[in-house]
Amino acid sequence: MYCRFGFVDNAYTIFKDMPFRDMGCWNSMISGFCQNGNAKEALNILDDMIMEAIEMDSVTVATILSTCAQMNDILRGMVIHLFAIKHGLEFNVFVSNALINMYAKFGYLKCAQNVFDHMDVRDLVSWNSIIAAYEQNDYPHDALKFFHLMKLNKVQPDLLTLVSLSSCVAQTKDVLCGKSVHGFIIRRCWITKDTVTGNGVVDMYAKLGDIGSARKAFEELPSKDVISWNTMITGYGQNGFASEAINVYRWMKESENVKPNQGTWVSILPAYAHLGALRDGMRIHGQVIKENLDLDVFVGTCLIDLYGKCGRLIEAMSLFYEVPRETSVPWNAIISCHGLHGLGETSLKLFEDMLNEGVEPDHVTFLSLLTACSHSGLVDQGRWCFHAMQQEYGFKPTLKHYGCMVDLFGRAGQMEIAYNFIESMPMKPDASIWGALLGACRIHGNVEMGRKASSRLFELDSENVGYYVLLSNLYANFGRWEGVDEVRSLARDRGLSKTPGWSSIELNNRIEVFYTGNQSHPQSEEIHKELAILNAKIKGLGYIPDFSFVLQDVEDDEKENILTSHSERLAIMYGILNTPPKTCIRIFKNLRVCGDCHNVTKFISKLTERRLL
DNA sequence: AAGACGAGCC
Repeated sequence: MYCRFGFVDNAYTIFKDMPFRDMGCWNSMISGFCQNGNAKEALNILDDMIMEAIEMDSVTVATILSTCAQMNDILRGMVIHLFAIKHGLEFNVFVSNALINMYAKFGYLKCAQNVFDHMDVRDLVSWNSIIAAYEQNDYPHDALKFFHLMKLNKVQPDLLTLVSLSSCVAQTKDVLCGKSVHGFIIRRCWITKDTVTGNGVVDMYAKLGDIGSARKAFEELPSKDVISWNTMITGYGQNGFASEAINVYRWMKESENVKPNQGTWVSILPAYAHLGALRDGMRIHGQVIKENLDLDVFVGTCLIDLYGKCGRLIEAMSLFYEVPRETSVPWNAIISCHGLHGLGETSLKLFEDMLNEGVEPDHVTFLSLLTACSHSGLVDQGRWCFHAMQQEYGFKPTLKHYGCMVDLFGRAGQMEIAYNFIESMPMKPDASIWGALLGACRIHGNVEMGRKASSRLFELDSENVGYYVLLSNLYANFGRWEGVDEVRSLARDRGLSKTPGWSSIELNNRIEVFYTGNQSHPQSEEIHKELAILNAKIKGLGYIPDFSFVLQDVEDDEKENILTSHSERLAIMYGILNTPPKTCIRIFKNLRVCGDCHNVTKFISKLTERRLL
């Protein structure tokens, strides 16, 4: 009874004073410790039990197996499995189920499957366990196969089955299937009964990219726990709605019966990093230190990413050296943020350190390295990485890796090589691959190759406006306005409109977002007026507007107007008007900064003696 | 007797 209410210590005091203990006592003491997350104590009790020469029964074995799973103790788990075989307990339903769960947690799917195959009686837990085993190891199709087998065997699914199922559906990206899973749950009224199931539905919709349905399911949850909130925040973040994620977090803070936890920090920090909200992120950092979570690998990696993305590489580095770095993840973060800021050499150096410390790189490590190389023009080093990942580490390159390579060659101006590289790919190139080539054509002004790339692109992904914009930009650079018109009307016919560019700036603890040509800001008039004055001043310093970045066929003075109202300039001027002289201004944006703005920024920086980041 | 959410790259 004490165990059930979480008073394990009380239970233990009584237990110790008992003159005679039957099997039930031992077992409930062990499982008591285990369920309260105190696996070590549970194993100590087991040792006492062995000391008193009492044999484990099936319940003990099952409990200990789940303890081993919790503690990642593979060796002990296998010893217990041997013990179970020796004592004929292997095919006991409890023991078999526990074995399946344990092996699944270690990723030993073959062992789990083997246990499952040899059971002669299978209960609901057995089916749930084998389904979860495949689902959690990223084999959703196999998991679904067992779900169908389960139905054929006339076993009725329960809440847990559906939780696994919703995760499978999310992994297979099967939107229709998602609706059936949701429908099934609604028919059984499980949403009202159990928060876990509802959370699963919210997460499923978010992972399917249907953030509207996710939000709806979230709002309809009869009770929201901390995981419901974390799921919703992450869902927005991963679908690119960082400010929505922040809004949900604010809403969460207003609700009284929920307290943010480590998972909350891990969901909100990437949203701040995405917007470059350094100060907001730093506030979380402070909170995290108070809670002693700053050395947690998950939180630590998010902080490294935050500081790194915001250009604070020194802070990112010192954090990096404080968090445990036995896994590739924090390494990937620190490698990629150096790459992001054009410090490819440092990224490569860090990779070397990683290998020297005996940390195994994964496919993300190579993605980070390849992007680092392509941003720094390190073509040979990029080739080397691509080669090493296959030859030395046995990774099969994914489409993303191929995309990085195309980007690497393309940015370096090696268009033919990039094209031939695509042609030699063992899989069908997707839109992102041709998109990378088209992007490079835009940079290097290669119209012919650009046409080739875009014709393939429009076949593959006729919905993505970005590609139409790129091609029309390419034509515009060469003054081929008929080409521009053609692309524009093509996009219009398909009902597409352009993603608006935005820039953000943080001021007085608020994030202010500006859109191109934005007139709705309260200070808008002043901003435009000051920008015109500033424009005149920097011309005096030798600035010449580069109209090749204007993509409309209009007169030159109109072109200049268009350039002057780019979102980053509005944000910069807002910053100049509202901060003391010479303070550093930090701008964040969603699209790449245009070449003319980049140039202007340098002049403004000189003129106002401010650092612009 | 088991179980939900959450990072890094794009």
